[in-house]
Amino acid sequence: MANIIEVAKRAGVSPTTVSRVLNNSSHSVNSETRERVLEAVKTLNFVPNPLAKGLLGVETHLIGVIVGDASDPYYANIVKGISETAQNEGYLTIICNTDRIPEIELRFLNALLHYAADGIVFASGGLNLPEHQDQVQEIVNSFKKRHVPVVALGNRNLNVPQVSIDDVQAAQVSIDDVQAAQDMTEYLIGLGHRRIGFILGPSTMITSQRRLEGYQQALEKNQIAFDPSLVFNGDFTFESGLQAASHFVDRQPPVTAVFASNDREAMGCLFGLKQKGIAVPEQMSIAGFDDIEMLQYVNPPLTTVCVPMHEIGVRGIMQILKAKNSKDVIVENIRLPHSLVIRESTQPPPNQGGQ
Amino acid sequence: MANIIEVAKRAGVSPTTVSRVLNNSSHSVNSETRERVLEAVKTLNFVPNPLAKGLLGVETHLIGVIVGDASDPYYANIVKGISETAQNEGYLTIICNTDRIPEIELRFLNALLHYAADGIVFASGGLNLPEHQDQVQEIVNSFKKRHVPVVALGNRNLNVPQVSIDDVQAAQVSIDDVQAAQDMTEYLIGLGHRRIGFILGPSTMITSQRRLEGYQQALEKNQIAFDPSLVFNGDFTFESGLQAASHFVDRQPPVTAVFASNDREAMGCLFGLKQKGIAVPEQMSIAGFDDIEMLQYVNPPLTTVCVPMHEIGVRGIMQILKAKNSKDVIVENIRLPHSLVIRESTQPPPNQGGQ
DNA sequence: ATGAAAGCGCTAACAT
DNA sequence: ATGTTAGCGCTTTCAT
Repeated sequence: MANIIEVAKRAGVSPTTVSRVLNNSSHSVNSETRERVLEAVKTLNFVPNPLAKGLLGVETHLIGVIVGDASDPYYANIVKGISETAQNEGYLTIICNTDRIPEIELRFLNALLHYAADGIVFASGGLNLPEHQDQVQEIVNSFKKRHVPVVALGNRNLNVPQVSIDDVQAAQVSIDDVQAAQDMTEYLIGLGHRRIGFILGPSTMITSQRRLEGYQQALEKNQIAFDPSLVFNGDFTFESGLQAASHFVDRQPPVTAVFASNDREAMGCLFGLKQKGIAVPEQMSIAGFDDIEMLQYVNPPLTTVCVPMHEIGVRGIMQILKAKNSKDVIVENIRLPHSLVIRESTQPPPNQGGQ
Repeated sequence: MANIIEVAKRAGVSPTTVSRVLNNSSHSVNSETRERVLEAVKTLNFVPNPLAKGLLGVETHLIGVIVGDASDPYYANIVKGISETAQNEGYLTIICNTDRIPEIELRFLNALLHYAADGIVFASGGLNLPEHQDQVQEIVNSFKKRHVPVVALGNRNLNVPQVSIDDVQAAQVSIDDVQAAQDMTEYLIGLGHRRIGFILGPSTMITSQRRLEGYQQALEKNQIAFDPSLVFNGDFTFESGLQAASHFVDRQPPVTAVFASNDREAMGCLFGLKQKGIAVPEQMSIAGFDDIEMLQYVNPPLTTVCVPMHEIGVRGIMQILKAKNSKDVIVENIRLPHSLVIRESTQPPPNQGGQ
């Protein structure tokens, strides 16, 4: 691999000149010289070593994306929005899959810090682990000191108000989870449901709590007593939805609808119910959350909350770019609109009036 | 961020000593000194700069994974196998999503080259573009020169025999696509189908051609004439499957089964058929390829070829690790076994005997 | 308009 | 057992 010195020699100039040509430096360089340099670059197939650049604190045009599980369609969509947009702007995004393991997240963050990433996107919802959070906070601080923009997608606990003036803040892009969960719950209540099961997300995630909150608020608003036995502790997986189905079936008084915190849980519940011979939506309604693509293709197509995942990714990366350009620390909180997607998995309860 | 010099000062030693302690160098260092260094490292929260290390050609414990579309469940599963295994071995994998754009792939490859990745995994099937292939080949050569192991998953055209002694070779891990496609086609033929539609994958991918080959061989073996009008040019997307459905419906003589090159096409076809009121499998059978998880949950559950995606990822990364340890260039071709998963989307044609 | 030299953080070769 | 020095490839002063 050629280095800048070889290029310089071949062009009969100094490395400095090569550097100037390649970085469109403000220093003017003779157009003839420039030609020779460019030619040498081409023939030697020279690509500047970003490692060396990074060591000097120069832009790397690399953006790190931290994600818990990139194979989860939810994140996959967000990540797609991120990479597409970044690419259009000339940035390369490297996806760091933490498998939701705090230690791995930290390792990646450290790597990105040292590799002089030009920006960091937390695509995963935050892990709600105080000690870990502190460590992340610290690294984010380091980024901040280097003026590397950080943005958190979904509801990540990065910009909790702190006392210190060194307060770490990150721009956020998310939907209003509480409101969205409330909307869906109210829709179900409006349909006539009174006994509505809720499948919770993993307790370590902030989003889970928010969605539960919305569910509770809707009940309260409609004077329906909150029954803790109707909340099943899921973990955003298909399997937990399957288990939830067992939990909700044959309850007395009967549960007539289930609201899952994400679509995979909803799908699991749907299949669990089917296995038990419960007709959806005739005997029980099911609603999900996120609106991943495949929901349309199951039978019946699932009602869900549409989260603009792709858009979240796009706006996230735009925040990074904006921050880079303005050279300011931007701490903007963007709330994107959500909507209900009513499909065939929800209808009024079997015997109108409930109970 | 602390650097090695600060640590050295604080411990009252030279940077070299710090380096030796941190890298478990064979150089012996006084256990007392070691303690002091370790303490300084801890208090200063020192993490060695991998950029600087990389510049010196030292191991980075970073492995680059090149993938066309990480949100595709097929790749997602492979990538998962890769990251899990790599993590257990102390390696960090960075996912480079090319969106199947050759230029992006090249950019990533260059970045990885310079960032001194310790290994490269091509998780995508190869792009069959000669000029691009040459450029990739060249970069792979550079990796080889640096003794950075490269492995290609699926059927990537990286180790085409070449004349030069500098012959670029990469280990491969894949299934036998030709045989697998042949197996499925023969299964359909065995069921009594004679007019079997085939949905092709994108023409730029080698895997597509292989699977078509298998389909053709099965026909030939069973003395069924190959009818080009029964091959629909898909591109591995749901939409192309949808279009294929329109293509195959109402043909004379009727098509009684469709074999899609991947599961998403199969799903698209299934839904297209449903929309047109064609019963699956009663009027038409459908078979897919890959065995992505969601196939089980559609109605009817789809028959498909099971590709051990996770295992492919695991074995791929193991090749990398093996090559690193043996310090040899390993060019092993691993063929993993496939199998047919018979579900409910296939059955004998409506009027036995066909035609 | 161009170049020489210093230095980013680290490690390996070479002292001591 | 420990330290000194040089240098990885690049950019950035500071000359010329």
